[in-house]
Amino acid sequence: MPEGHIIHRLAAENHRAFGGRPVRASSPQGRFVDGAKLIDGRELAAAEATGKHLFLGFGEDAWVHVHLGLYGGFTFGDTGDGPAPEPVGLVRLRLENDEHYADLRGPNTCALITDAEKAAVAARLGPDPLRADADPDAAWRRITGSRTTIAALLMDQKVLAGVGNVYRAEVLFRHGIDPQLPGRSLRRAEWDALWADLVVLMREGVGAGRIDTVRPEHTPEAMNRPPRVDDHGGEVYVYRRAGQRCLVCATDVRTEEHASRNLFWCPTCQPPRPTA
DNA sequence: CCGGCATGGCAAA
DNA sequence: TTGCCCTGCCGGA
Repeated sequence: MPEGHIIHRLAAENHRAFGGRPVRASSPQGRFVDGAKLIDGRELAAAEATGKHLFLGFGEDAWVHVHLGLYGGFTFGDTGDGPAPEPVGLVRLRLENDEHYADLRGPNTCALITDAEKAAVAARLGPDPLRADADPDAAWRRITGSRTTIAALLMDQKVLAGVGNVYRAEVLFRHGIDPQLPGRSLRRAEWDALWADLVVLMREGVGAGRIDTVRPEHTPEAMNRPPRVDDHGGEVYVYRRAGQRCLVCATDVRTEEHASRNLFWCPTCQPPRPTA
C-alpha cells in the first residue's frame, strides 16, 4: 500500500493518537512479543518518517522501526466507547490508550532498535522529498553518470527515499521523460524539475492520503470522462492504465516489467531520445 | 478453494 | 538476476 507519503502520514497519525502519554503495547500475532513488552506502558516520545521507514520513539534509546513492505499497513480505531475490538487477522503490533488503538499488520520490518541503528538506517537512504533536510544534489550525483535507467534510479532508495512505483511512473510522465533513459543522459534542468515536482506531489499525497498527479486540465471533469477507481485511490496518468488511452494524447499506455516491477508509460508523451 | 497479484526490499549467486 | 518474506483481496474454477 505505501509509498513515502503514507509513511509520513502514519508518523503524524501515530503521534496524534499516542504521542506524549503512556501506551499499551502487545503483539497479538506473537511475532513481536519481546519488543511489545519492552515498550508497553512507556510514552511515545517521537514519531518520524524517512523515506518508507517509520520510527516510533519510546525514549531510552528505544525505537520501533517499521517498514511496511508491499502489503503492510496500519489500522486506526477509537477506544473511547469501550475496549478495542479483538484483533482481526495477523496483528504484529497493537498500540492502545484510552482513546485510540492502532493495529500493524504484515510489515516487512518491525523491530526494536537503538539511536545508532536508526541513524544507520537513515544514512543508507537518499534524500526524501518530504523532508526539509533533504539534499537533492546527493541524488543528482548518483544519477548523473549512471548507466542505469532513470526508472530504476528513481525507485532505488539509496538514490531517492520514499518514491515508489506510482510516483516514479507519474513524475516521469509529467515531465515527458522516457523511463528507459539512462541516468547519465538526464539533463540537470530535468532533474531539478523532477525533484521540485516530487516535493509538491508527495506533499499533497501526505495531506490527501492518496496519490493524485493529474493536472486540472486533464481531470475527469475537464475531459468529460468517468473518474478512475483503483486500489491506490487517486487520479493518475499512466500507473496501472496499460492498454487504456493516454489522458493527453490518446495513445495506448504501455507496460513492461522492469527490474521485476511493473513500469507504465506513454510512448508518445515520453519518447525515447538519442542517448550519448 | 486456490492461484495470482500488489504502492517493497533483502540476501544470495 | 532470482528467490523469499510479509498479508489480504479478488477472480476463476
